Amino acid sequence: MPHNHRPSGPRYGNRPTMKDVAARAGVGLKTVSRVVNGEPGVTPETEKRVQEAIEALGFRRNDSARVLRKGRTATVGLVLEDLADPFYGPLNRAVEEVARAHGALLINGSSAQDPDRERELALALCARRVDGLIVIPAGNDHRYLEPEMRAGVATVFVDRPAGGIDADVVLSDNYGGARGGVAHLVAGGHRRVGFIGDHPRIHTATERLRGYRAAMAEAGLAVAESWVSLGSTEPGRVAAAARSMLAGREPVTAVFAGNNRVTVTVVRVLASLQRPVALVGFDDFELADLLRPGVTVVAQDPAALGRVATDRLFQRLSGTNLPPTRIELPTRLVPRGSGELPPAD
Amino acid sequence: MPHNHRPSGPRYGNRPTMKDVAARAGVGLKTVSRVVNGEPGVTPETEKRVQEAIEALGFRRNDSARVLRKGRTATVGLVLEDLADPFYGPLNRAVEEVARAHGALLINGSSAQDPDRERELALALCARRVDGLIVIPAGNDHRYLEPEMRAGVATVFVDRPAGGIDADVVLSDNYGGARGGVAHLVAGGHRRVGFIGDHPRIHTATERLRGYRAAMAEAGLAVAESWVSLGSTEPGRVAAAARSMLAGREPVTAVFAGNNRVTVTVVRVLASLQRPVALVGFDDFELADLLRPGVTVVAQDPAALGRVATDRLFQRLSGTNLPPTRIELPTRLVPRGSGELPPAD
DNA sequence: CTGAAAGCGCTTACAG
DNA sequence: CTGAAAGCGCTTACAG
Repeated sequence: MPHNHRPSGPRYGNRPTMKDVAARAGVGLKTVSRVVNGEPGVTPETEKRVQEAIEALGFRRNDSARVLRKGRTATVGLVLEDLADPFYGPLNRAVEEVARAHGALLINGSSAQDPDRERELALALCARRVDGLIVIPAGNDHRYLEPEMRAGVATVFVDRPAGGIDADVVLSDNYGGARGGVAHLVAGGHRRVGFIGDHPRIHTATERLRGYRAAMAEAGLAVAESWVSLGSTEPGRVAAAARSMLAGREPVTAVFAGNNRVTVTVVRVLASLQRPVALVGFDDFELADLLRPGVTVVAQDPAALGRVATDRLFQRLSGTNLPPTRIELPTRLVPRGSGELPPAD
Repeated sequence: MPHNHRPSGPRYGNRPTMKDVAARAGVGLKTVSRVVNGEPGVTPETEKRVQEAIEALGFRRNDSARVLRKGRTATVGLVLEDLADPFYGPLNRAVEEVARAHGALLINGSSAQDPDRERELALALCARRVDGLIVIPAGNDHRYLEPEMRAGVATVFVDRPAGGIDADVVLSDNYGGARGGVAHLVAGGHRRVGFIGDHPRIHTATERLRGYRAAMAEAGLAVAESWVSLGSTEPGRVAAAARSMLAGREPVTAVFAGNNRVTVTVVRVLASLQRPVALVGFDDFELADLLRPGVTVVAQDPAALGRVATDRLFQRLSGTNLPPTRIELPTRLVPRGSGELPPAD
């Protein structure tokens, strides 16, 4: 004997379902489904009756149920560092636009640079069965995503490669960009150039440092270790590092800033100085051209990173079975004044 | 006779389900459910068997199915103007953090200031059955959301009130902020103050204009209509408007900029000028203090807007049945130099 | 402590 | 052109 059940769950507020629409229109469930989905094979007359019932009841298809049956959620997940960071705004928007072109919505969230939070968020997105996942890594070990990827979650990493697994990655030419930026300072006559960058566990930080060292070496310039400082991008830390390499017996005459947060802090420090110090920063930022002097930067294209990564994601979703690829986008040196200041020697 | 069906759908790649885990562990479906959800009433021994099966199969609960049965998706939808606009970054992040504290994920998207796209996106989110919706209006008519709200979608508007319906709204004191900013310029000796704002169909634009007019009137100053310009925030339009009111027989000696995009363009125009012109902008922005002169602004707190709105949303979701409320957050005048320049007369 | 049955709201695969 | 049945992968409401 079946139990004498009665519907009890919240039923999403108290929404009408296709069943309700069918009852009101006096048709079968499948006919409602046809009308709702614009499938052919319904008399104009029947369709009208169904449409009226839909209007009268305020029916809206529950995509959450649809998804369960169809097996694809038409949703893309994006894990980035911080939704509030202006660097990720254009990337975020680019991912949205490509997803939208494919009829997909975007669920995103911040890792806050915390590997555990990255993992937690990425796995929550997998539990929601996003079709694809775009991850800007906070951690260095992404083996936790292996089962998900094997189960069919298309995954593309952006800005930094995945750790411990082989996966698509889209990033900027960090090494080449930094090398070019430092070479630009050297070409301007600087022989003592400082480098202030992000924490060494972050891939982009070490790549840019590598570019710095390469440019110095190629110019036959020695690097005093007091000119190099990696660590948190917290303003206090960066300001102290800048002041330290600008003081002493062999002060730097130019600074290469490893990312936009560092650059901004260095600009503040330099503004408080007597002598002019040259500056080139990695990453462009709004108003860089309005400062005096304008800030010379090695610009990435964050929107392109997002666009290329999401294109790749949908390629994977459509069944392309290429080996994991590393796509590197070029950077661009934008001279605006600060990088063209001569050494104050 | 039942049809001889065979599972055929994509089954989310080829993921194991609770049924698979149950079979492997030799237990019932419900026992797996208990273990997965940490419910009591399972022998340590049984639990271990289930855990092993979970590991072996790489099982991850399908929250998408769970949601269908539970009736709540633990998802919040956010419709804003542009994910790439730095103004919305902190708001976006604040919404995320509050949602996260309630165990909910965030689906967001850009309206691109297009009312149709706002509607399309908001309704797509409703179809996904987000528990709540936060909308920064692009359009002026939100009656399309009435059935959804009646059906139980908690909805809070931010930055601008909803059109045509009665709903919660959280916004800044646009009128008071603008009035205070203009009064500040007047107190500095200015008698001819210009106003450049966003399109008049945008609520914040007209409110700020109202504040401007009030401050001028209170100072007994007449407003020449050539000093007022509302329209797109596209740089070309704004620059032309600025140049126009700075030329002529009765040029303004100060400009009040209606939002951050306008402010930035005005700064560029003023930088190309011979004489100093005072400027106060609505909205704070990064590096405003680093420009010369620093840019005086009427600052909103975008993160607070997001936080207060999302708190309200979850209050609604927990059953509070208060009438729709308008919550107005104060603004703050931040003097940095540009607003303290005396008239060049 | 454990599990079989029914159901969440749709779509799929059929049959008429 | 139309619709009844089964099923997507879970949870609910029971019974043992």
